[in-house]
Amino acid sequence: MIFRDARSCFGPPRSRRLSVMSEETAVPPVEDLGTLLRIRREKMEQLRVLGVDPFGKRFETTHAPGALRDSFSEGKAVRIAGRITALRDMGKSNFLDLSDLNGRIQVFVNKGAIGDGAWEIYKHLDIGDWIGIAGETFLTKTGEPSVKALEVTVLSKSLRPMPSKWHGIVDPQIKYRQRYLDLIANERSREIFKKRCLMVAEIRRYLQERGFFEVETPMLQDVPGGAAAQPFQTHHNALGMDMFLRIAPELYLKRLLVGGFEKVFELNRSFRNEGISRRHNPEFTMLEAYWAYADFEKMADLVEDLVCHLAETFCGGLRIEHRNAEGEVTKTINLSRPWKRAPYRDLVAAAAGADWWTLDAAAKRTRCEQLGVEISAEMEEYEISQQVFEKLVEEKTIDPVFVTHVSKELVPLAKQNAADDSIVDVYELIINGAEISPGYSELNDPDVQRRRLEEQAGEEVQKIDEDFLLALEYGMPPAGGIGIGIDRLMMMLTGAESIRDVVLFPQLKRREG
RNA sequence: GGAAAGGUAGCUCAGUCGGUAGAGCAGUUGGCUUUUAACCAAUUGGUCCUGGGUUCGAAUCCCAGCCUUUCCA
Repeated sequence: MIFRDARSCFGPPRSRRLSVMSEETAVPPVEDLGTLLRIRREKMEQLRVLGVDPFGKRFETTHAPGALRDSFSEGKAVRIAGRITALRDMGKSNFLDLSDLNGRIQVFVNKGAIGDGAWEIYKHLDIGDWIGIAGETFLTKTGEPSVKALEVTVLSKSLRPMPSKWHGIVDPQIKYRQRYLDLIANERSREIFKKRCLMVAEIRRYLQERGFFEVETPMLQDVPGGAAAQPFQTHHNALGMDMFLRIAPELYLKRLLVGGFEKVFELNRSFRNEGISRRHNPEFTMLEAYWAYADFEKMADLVEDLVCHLAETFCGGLRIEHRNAEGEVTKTINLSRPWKRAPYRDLVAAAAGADWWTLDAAAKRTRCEQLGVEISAEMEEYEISQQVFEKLVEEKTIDPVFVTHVSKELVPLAKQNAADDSIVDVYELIINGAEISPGYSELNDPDVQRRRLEEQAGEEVQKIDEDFLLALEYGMPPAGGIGIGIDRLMMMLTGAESIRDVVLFPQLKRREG
């Protein structure tokens, strides 16, 4: 009975689906297509005439193309599958490159070896088609590891031409709107996204190994909390209520601390309805982890260890080199431990003058003018300092720095410092000029938490998550918490200049027409 | 939201002073049974982002719009 409504998973009701399918299967009139497309469709039809299904079926393999080339030995019977990425036609002998995500291997196709019937089918293949090869490994006279084809199986006909074989795809519109073409054409993109998959899996494994439970909390929320950001609004029809996509999972993860989950994490999407830039995508991936009885310094140790572990495992060490299109090193990030830890106020004072924190608001404004830091008239005093921090400290920080003890106004969910209640026990980890990870000693006093949220919310009282405050009244253990911006971490570790280069399908404007 | 740069063949890009729309690769045809950016010969392919305007004539100059990138907010 669980699957009673499963039909909804597969799309609209049946009658409508049929009409949709008939539209999908309708072949566009050939004369409306360009020559390149028409010729490929004709080859597809000719394959059918020869009794071959151009879209294939299950094919058992013994090896993968890239792996076979990496650990090659002669005289082995193999079955491999992949996409044709290059074709060198010598008449009755052809050489083609068969590729997978990890590499390529050369296939030698000879008319005499596969027979006239198979050769006739083979002649209808193009770069971009998926094929299976049964054959035997050998070295050519130039020493190239190769597979001599004995059987060729058509797995899928490609009806459109592939991108340039050595320039790849550079048009950002194609790169981002048709990521599959970017992945086909650009090895660098393949490597970045493979690395991202492996690193995300390793982050999960790392935390699970240390006793953290991965949980899933609501992305559809009644009150969007846990951060200061504009949410996406939506509506639940059956409940007749407006809802929001979460801007952070924090308040739900803390409910789990109340419920007795002492080590939890969530690694998934949050959504912020704000500007799109080199560093911002409206949906982004964040890790949040909470550890009962820990504090922000213990969390800093954890993050430092985790990031170094990822760098050593996947980036060849703790020196991360960023390169430009020409392959020249433009920046080197040194992750050597221990990472610097310094109070926010010391760093601001070092950048803006030792007397910064003794200045009044007017004097701070004057100093900003002298330092070339732009500020607006309506900024509060703590916001002026924050602006100085962002422009003169954050943007100039390449190697990791844990910035500790920021002003309490900036972080309403963190515990105030025991000795100075104007600051909070937190860190902001800065690497590569960007905030990678915040960490707190979590505020667990329900009354203080209410005041701090009310101060932040101002008149917008409806923004306060009463159910979260109720949960705190039942008792939340003291805990350390972290967030890690996974996309920005990936940029730092892979050398990507834009978040769009580490997000498979970044948000772009809808193309009209 | 503001500023700058860009949009030309399937891909990567030229296009001079406003005067017939170009190259490489891909494709097609022919040749070639060990090539690997294969090679040789021939050849097809264009909404020059869109819409106005100036002009005898616009890819090119002007205006508006769309999309992208970068910087700023």
